[in-house]
Amino acid sequence: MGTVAKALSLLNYFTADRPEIGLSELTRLSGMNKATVYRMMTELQESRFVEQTDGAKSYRLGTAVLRLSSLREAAVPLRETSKRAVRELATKTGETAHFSILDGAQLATMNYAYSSDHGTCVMMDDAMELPLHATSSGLAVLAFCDPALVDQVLTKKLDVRTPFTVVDPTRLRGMIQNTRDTGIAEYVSGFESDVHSFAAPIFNDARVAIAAIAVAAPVNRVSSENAPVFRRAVFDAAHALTHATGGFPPVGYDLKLEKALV
Amino acid sequence: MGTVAKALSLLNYFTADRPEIGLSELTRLSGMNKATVYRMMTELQESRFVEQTDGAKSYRLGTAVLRLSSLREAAVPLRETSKRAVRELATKTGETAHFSILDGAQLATMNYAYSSDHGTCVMMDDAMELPLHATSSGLAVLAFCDPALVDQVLTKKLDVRTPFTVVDPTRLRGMIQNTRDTGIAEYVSGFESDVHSFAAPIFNDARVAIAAIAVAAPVNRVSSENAPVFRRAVFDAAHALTHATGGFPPVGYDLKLEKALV
DNA sequence: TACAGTTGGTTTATTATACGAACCAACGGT
DNA sequence: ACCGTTGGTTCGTATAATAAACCAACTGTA
Repeated sequence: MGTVAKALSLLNYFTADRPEIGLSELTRLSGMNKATVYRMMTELQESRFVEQTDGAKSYRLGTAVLRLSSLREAAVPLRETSKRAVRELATKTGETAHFSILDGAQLATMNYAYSSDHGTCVMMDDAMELPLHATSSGLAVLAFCDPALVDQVLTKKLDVRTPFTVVDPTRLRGMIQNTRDTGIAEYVSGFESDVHSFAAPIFNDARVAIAAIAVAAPVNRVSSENAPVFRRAVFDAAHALTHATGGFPPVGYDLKLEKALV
Repeated sequence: MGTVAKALSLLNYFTADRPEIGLSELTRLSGMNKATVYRMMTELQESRFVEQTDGAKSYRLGTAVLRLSSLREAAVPLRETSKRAVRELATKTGETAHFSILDGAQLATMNYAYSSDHGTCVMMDDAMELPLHATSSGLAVLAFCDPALVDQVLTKKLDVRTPFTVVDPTRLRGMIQNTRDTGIAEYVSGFESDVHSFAAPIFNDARVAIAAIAVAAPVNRVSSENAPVFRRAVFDAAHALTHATGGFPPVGYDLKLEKALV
């Protein structure tokens, strides 16, 4: 790993829970030399990727990322388009909906929407990172992405989030194959307890999955009666998003789904 | 400039007009060695700051910037809050409104809104970069930011955008002082010909200007009659935004404005 | 067919630059 | 007065970035 990649990896320690990080803390987190971290953060600061909150000397993400993401959004619109789709999906299903994009070997939540139909609903965090092996969105992407990513994910040690998180590669491969067959992923309590989620993949112009849209409901609100409604709604949303962003599903995908969802 | 900053500076060559760049082109633009550019882009690709569009080998901004900007937005909300304010301002004034944030020695447009009240309106580009010396937004920020930034901007050679762009440091200092006195910036045809714009600064918690919200109208639609309406609308929007984002205006700022805008 | 000018990508010795241990000074608690 | 923090600095050393030159493939054109 070169200097640039190492410096950029420092940015990964910023999360929604830890939006500001001090020098010593960052040194500890990264395991690098303090002087090295300091030098890198200084450079990142010059480039405005981070900024120092005056008073406290801790770092937080800077303004450069805003400009770059605007540009990315101008080149590859996704955030805006998906936002509408997510809101519609939440309204239609009466449950929490969210959209996440593949970023390395994880999914980055881009946006989500709640419904006020019920007194309770599944809660989300801003910019949440979703593991591929523990979420329906993850299964949806794994089922239709580059096979190399599947191997990469399954050969690593997988985090256990709940007693129901599947970490056995063989079982996961089965679930991925099942998702590939049905076109829609489901996961019960894999990431958060008592949550049943449905997800479908969004494809790029090379017919590869790059993102997923999902609905998450409390387990006790999902029945054999309304599950088909959730599946249908998720599929329709994903289908519309794929087309709205200039992508194409794999050959036969839509047809198979249309038949299965009748 | 260290390696990291040099590598990150490559990202600045991506613009709304040039969303994808090939290796040779980027080498030419940056003036660096081709092998160096290649290695840096490879590292940026590893970190997912850029990605290669398959088929063509050209680079475009990657998914990492999306995740980081979501995090920044979670830590320092600005984009979402300002979007609403801009839309309201456009509706209220019947003219194009936009919000831009200070990024280095330039303003990065974060969002804008058109009004359909008239057959024509001032057009904006996504992620447009606005020079501080040629726009009302720039004057608004310069009038209430760190004085060091003013010096930095005024000592550089300033770009001429139109025959009306002011590049004389002395005259600019006068305009900045004038903005400081009135609290609201105005500029006629400094950036685009035949455009009259009004802008007011948004302050952070240290009472320093970090952004601006503005209205831009065709010169012939601005009269001594409606100009006060524009000023009032821009001030109200900026005031609301400053407070919505947890900032504070300089002591006496609001009072002075309230009096001037009666 | 040959040529000139592209493109993205690779190799090489050289040397500039990033590195890390150890060191400050300042602050906070006990 | 002490210990454990914090952010930041120093300096000799060795690693990692550098640039020129070189590929191979492709494009237009003559």
